[in-house]
Amino acid sequence: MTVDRTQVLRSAAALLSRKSTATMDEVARAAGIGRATLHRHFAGREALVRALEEMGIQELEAAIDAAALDEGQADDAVRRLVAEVEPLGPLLSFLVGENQLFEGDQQNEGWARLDARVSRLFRRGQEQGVFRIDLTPAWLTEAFYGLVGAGAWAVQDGRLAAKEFQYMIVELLLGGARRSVEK
Amino acid sequence: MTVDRTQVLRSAAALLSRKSTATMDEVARAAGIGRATLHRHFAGREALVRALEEMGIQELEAAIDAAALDEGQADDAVRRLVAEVEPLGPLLSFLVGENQLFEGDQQNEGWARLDARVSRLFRRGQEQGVFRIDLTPAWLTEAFYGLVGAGAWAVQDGRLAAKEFQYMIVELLLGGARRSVEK
DNA sequence: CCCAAGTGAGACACAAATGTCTCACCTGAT
DNA sequence: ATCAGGTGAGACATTTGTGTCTCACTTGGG
Repeated sequence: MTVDRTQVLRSAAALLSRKSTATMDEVARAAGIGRATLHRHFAGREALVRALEEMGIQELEAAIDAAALDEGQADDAVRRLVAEVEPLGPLLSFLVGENQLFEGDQQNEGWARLDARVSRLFRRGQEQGVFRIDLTPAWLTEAFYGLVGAGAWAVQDGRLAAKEFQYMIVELLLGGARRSVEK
Repeated sequence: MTVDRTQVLRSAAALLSRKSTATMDEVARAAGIGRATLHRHFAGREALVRALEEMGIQELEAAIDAAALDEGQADDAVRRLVAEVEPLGPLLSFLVGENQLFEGDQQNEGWARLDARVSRLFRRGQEQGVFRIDLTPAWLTEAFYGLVGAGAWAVQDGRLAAKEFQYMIVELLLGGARRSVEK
């Protein structure tokens, strides 16, 4: 009976990531609830987006925690991170796309902290000699988000099997397309 | 005096890729023209987006032609493709993000053709033994778009120098982050 | 069985964006 | 200098989305 707030947010993210101009009514329909009910839980579109950001930050934070980025080989940590991040795919692909000038200091701070943690992982990998040093940690972080977003979309549109998500992303991110041998 | 249609479309793409809910008025301001003038050139928001898609398809087609994907080593062709595609970054990052259910058969067909050409390049690379065969051409194509989008975005926000765009994308796409040695 | 909480559907007023029009202005060509 | 084409600014009606409210219905607990 009672609406599952999290489930509403997830379906909203899935819809908005593909059609960011979707109406509140469309968001409600996509969640299988009425517009009035959607409004009871989120004061307006802005509040909805805020809630999505908040949830995204929290869940990504949790995923990063679970991945234990500071432990073991950096590449193994990346594998764990991608695995943990998979369920957040649609949400993250929406949030990265919705960069709209972060005026909110609060959210901005949250993202900065997450970026720093991911970035630190790549830097650690470089210091360990596991990752190349000609690709900056900042860029690897961007690329990580980009690939996760691309993967989430591809899964959503049926162009990629969900169970391949992790493998495809990790392998491309770590090893690249080239078959090779040596560099 | 006369408005440069292409320049308007480019600035619109740059704005809309970051704030997809931007008003027609905001789009006009971003292009440095009046709302009425914007309206004289594009009947409405839908027409504007259509025009963006059309331009994106045409320019990507041209970029693919210029890159001569069928010639030489597949990895060199990828390098050429990324180089040609660089100026289209913001436009492409908008278009991939605005996946909104392609009802238009016309546009859909255009994208399918482009996807096929890029995909064919990756398949050729696999057949040449240059690319890994465990990453599907379809996924490599998705990843290509994703990385170009991420790169365009990072450049736009000043997190990546424009002159590094090509190198960072190509190197990650082809070689991956791992420092490596052998696989 | 009854009640309370939560919900969907719809009505409604309000706010915002859109599409159209007019008019004064500027600019480049004649 | 004049003129025609194109433009920016603003006014305006229309459309669209938003936010609020009511009411009947369903569901789960007492």
